[in-house]
Amino acid sequence: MTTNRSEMSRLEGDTPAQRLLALLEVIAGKDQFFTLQGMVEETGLPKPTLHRMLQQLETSGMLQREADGRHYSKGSRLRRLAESLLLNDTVHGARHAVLRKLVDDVGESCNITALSGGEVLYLDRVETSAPLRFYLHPGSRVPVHCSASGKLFLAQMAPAQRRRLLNEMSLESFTHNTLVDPEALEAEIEAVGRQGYAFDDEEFLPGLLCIAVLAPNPDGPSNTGLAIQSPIMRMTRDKALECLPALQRAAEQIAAINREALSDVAQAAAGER
Amino acid sequence: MTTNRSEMSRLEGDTPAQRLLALLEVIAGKDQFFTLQGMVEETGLPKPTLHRMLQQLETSGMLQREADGRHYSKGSRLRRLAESLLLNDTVHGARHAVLRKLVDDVGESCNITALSGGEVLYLDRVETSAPLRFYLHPGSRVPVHCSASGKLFLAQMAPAQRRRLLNEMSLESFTHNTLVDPEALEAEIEAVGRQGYAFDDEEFLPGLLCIAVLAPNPDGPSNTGLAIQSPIMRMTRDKALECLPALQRAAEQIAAINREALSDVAQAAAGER
DNA sequence: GATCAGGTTCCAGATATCGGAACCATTGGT
DNA sequence: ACCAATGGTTCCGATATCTGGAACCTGATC
Repeated sequence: MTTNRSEMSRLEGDTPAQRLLALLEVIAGKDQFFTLQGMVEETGLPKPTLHRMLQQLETSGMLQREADGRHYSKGSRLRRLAESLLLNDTVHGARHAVLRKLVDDVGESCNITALSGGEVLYLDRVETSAPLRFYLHPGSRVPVHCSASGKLFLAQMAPAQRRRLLNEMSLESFTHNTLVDPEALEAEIEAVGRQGYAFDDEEFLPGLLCIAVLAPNPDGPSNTGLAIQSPIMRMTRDKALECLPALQRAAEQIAAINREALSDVAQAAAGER
Repeated sequence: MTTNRSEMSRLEGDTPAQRLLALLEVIAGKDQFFTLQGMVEETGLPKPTLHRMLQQLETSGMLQREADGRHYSKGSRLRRLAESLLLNDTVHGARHAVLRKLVDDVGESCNITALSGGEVLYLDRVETSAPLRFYLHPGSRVPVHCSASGKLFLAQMAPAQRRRLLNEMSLESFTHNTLVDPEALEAEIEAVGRQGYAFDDEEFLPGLLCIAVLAPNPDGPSNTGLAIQSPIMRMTRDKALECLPALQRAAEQIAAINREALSDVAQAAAGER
């Protein structure tokens, strides 16, 4: 069980900071003490590198070492960080509640998306309780041209911007329904922009039908999409359209949450001294 | 009052990695969207530096930006990190020992909880040996409005925060005791805040009575709840109140551990062996 | 006291950061 | 339409950090 790094562990990023974060994630998953050597095997990083990183984390109080000097565990500062992170996230909490309610109403899995780096990013997701479902977890990404919310994001862009983005990316085909012809896509986007909602009719995953809207933002483009996703076994375009009102209602609620969270007044007094 | 960094913000470290961590801590405390400029003022770091850092966090999926491009918020990866951190920090430590001792003292199942995404997350749990008991495992979640520790978390929030959370969250009714009326809940929360402890009197599960306190945190709000849960067969409010001193003592010990008071840790660990 | 499995230190190159200054892009005011 | 002003973004040379192979400790074990 030596260091077969080549394929066993691509767990790192490409800048020191990102590598550090990746390391933190590995550490976060550890329930018990861990050692330098263990980390070397798990991450594939060279020993001195890892040693330095752990040392930094230790002197920051993020980690602590046992008396024997070779076992690390999470430090109090790290815990505090995690607690603070979760404690101050009412925006997410409120959005999540809306999402849950929507799932309850329509009986299918739903998710909140954003445009990030030219791709659609899943921010949050609530699964339906129905047994048959697709598994797509928060944090994963999907191309814009073959997702319902992606097309909405595209539709609200300035034409030049959109063209620039689409030029960069090849319109990869995932299913026989994927729109790979630029003109067909442009026409679809135009229609989507007019309607205010968009479908993804098995354009990304076979058997998956989605309908999406944006959380309306009167002051400009929106970066919050809301989508229903379900297997075609249970869903058709027509049935999806019946869910549209509920979807739009939820989108409006999320927009309200976003609007409120924009008030810039710092209430950061918590961490004063 | 521009960047008077010299004394206003010593919030940074002396190596890039440590500065990044410090930045994360500032971000963790933000409950709403924040901007580059805001961070500049708060941390005293130069704008380009901060810009680069935020950019890295964004491309890592730790943060994300709104459509206007100037408002950041916490990303799903960051949330996952925080949850993973807390969820996997239970078994080995002295906290577990404290929990076990408490269960021993009061004879009922106890658990440690945290707020996450507007819900109460069970971090750790020790079961009583009594044959009749409820089954609730670590990692599961419960709504805030009908759990003892949830009400405590709500009580320590800033009013705006609480409102944001409760507004969108339908106060689902689980039993005839669940507080579904916003005003009744608000009154209860006010009382809970005053008392420093909270009941859940069959508000979530029929037949289940809980009493909870928070692990006190002098520097701000706490994200660690400690609760006793027992079937009403064996428990009443009055009997629960008799356990309150033991509960508070345990909470104080856990706070001490969180604070990294090694002497107490040693003590707690001693009772463990 | 030889061996070994870690942990630690060295150090020269490769790389990322740093931050002042200049550059854009949107406001908002007149 | 024009001109600030505010805030985000990009440049880039100087600098500090990171990198990781190799050598060096250290305490266990036989």
